[in-house]
Amino acid sequence: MIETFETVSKAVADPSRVRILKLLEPGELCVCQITAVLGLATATISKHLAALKVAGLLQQRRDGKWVYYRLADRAFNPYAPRFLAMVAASLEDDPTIAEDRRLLSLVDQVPVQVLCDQGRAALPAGLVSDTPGASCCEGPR
Amino acid sequence: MIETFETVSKAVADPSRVRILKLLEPGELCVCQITAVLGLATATISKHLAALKVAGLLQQRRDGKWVYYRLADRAFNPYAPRFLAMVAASLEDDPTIAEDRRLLSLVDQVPVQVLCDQGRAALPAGLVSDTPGASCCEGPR
DNA sequence: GTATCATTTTCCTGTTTGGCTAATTGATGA
DNA sequence: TCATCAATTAGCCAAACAGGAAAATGATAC
Repeated sequence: MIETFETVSKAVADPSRVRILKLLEPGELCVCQITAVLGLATATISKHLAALKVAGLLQQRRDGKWVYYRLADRAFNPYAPRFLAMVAASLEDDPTIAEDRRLLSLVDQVPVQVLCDQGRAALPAGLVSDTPGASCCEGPR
Repeated sequence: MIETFETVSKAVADPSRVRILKLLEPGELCVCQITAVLGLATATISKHLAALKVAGLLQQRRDGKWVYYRLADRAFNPYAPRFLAMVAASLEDDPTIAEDRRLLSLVDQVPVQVLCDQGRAALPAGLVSDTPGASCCEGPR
């Protein structure tokens, strides 16, 4: 149905959400890891994750205090796999995505414990620019 | 780049624009034909067409007083073909799309001349519901 | 139980967007 | 040259949306 298609396409039609999808390609991440990379408020990330989940693009798993998200493998939205494949095939050479991946490699070195406590401050100084949102959010949207 | 991706995905993330894309799959149509099928104001359609064109999804051709639009075959936006393919592979069984196609078959019987003059009134009575926008636009957006 | 803490939800703000009508554009044809 | 007419642009409004701060959840650990 066209509403179902609309839900997924709207979910994908936002740069922050696309960045999240690209970030999750290698495997699952908890909310505070995603937050550290994207540099947005936790509440904002949480809302984006909810939108992606409703669209059938993500699945959720709780482990103790942390909630892990991953790309959906089982699709209740028939269009979700197509969109996931398209995103996976896109933006491989995008600078914002590259920077997100670089940050992720730093984030991966820090125990979740510490990361949730300190956020970006837990990352080695000098390797993280202060401006949140990396290079994606300049100028008018 | 992620902005380019965003432009296309936003263009696709609207039901009226998806309906236009599906409508153009068989071949080009002029603005007043599209308007007659969708049942929206001409200005609205024109704006949608502009958005799709900017996204690299459509191309334009002028013939006398009429402007014909068709799916883009030459892509200045690298993501456009992927999205077009995805849309083409989707919604084949959607009732709104089916109704649009039925209306299109009626529209195709009427000379563009007459159609631009009279709009939906040029179509055989009884085969067109009064409610514009078919079944796509119910409820809150 | 109770405090802690990651995540979610609620509420607010400024911006974007889809729709309309009215005005403008630009090509046609008398 | 001027009237006509399809299409576009401008201007407006209400709804939707991305973002943040603050309150609410809900699981853990003491």
